[in-house]
Amino acid sequence: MVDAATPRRRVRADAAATQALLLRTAEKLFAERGVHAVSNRQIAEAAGQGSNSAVGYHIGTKADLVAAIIRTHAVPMDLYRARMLDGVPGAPRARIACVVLPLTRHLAELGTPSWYARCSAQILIDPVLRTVAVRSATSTPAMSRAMEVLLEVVPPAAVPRIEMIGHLIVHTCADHERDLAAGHAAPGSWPRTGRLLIDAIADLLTV
Amino acid sequence: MVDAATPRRRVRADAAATQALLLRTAEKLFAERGVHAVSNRQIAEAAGQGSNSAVGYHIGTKADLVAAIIRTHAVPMDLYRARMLDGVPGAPRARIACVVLPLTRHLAELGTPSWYARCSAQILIDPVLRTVAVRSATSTPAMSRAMEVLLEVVPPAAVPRIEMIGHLIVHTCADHERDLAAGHAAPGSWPRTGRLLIDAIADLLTV
DNA sequence: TGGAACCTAAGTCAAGTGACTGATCAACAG
DNA sequence: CTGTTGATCAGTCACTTGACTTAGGTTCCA
Repeated sequence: MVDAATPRRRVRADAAATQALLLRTAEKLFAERGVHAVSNRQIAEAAGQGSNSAVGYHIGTKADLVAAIIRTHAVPMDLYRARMLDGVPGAPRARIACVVLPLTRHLAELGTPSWYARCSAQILIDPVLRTVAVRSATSTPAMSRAMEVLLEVVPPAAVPRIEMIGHLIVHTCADHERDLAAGHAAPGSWPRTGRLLIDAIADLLTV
Repeated sequence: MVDAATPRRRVRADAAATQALLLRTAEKLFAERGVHAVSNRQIAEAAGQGSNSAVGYHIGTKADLVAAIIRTHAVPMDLYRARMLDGVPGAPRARIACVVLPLTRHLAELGTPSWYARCSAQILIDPVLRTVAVRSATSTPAMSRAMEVLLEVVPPAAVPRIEMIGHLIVHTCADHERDLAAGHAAPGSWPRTGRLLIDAIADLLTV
């Protein structure tokens, strides 16, 4: 039996690197062609893997792949979100910012072109993958805390609009990412998109 | 040569009915499983067609199929939209209504369950199909006139938010359609969704 | 140094897919 | 009545896909 406390470092590192490469490649292809329009073979091939079953070996099914992509990005966003939530002031805009800025900031850090916004927009639309994604992303501790904190300052009349802000954020970011990739938007404009979203959501939730 | 003015009525009628059946079946399967997750064979089979190439014969490729679905629904919506635009008052809400209500009313007329809202949401997200759909729907005469008329009453500061309202409408309707299909929303609640959207967009566009 | 554990390559296989083909059948014009 | 046209059926074919198997090569502990 292998001692779990002393893992093979080098091998494990190579495997982790290959897995990360496959995830990045998949994300790119998903954003460009659509999640279901890309096969695991195409991902492996685009990632320069000789084997046609590299995705199956390192990750698993397409649902596992999607969950892994979502989780990868959720980790740094949640860290930032948790930091923002500590001692967040009572102003609605500050609480809305805890929902919006972790995403726009993360997308800015990914550089141009990025694919995560378009990729996640597609995943959240898919009838079967949306459940996988929601489980991996929306239900993180920081995200549910952020929604809880936000709800405290939303007037009852605006509660039916809560469902709208998710769509607003995800698809506005996907649009902006597409514009950036096509050269139709200026580099470094993610903060502006973040402010645009915060302003819009603030006007939407304060009836 | 066949006289084009005296077509075979019965045969043509049967073909049109089959085509409509295929379109309805495709719409349902697309909404339930995702556009790319459904093959033309599955559509033909679900529509009770003996041939595996019924879709290819009656409609064409998947892009043609999507365009046909969009066009089918765009016709009645555009008729209603054009009627609403005639003598529309200057109030922003009335002009917003010309964008929102033709869709919610059309969805109400489709009955429960309907699939068009979820289907079009998926189509508009797909990187390749979105261009097909936008050409078939957004660029209808009544729709471009409605957007033109709406822009007249949108303050310059709110112009960057124009892009948001499309996402808001499409995905809110898709959500509501899903809720209706799952029994989580009351039948006959489309008008309420329409009002909810008009109110939200009005608050969004009047800064 | 030897051997176990693991990553990668390469090939195989059944199932499913789009495109194509010819056969069958009903409707209609001449 | 008869030949043509068009809708439907049924089958074929090359290709892709996910899953599986086998072999080769590298790392690292004992």
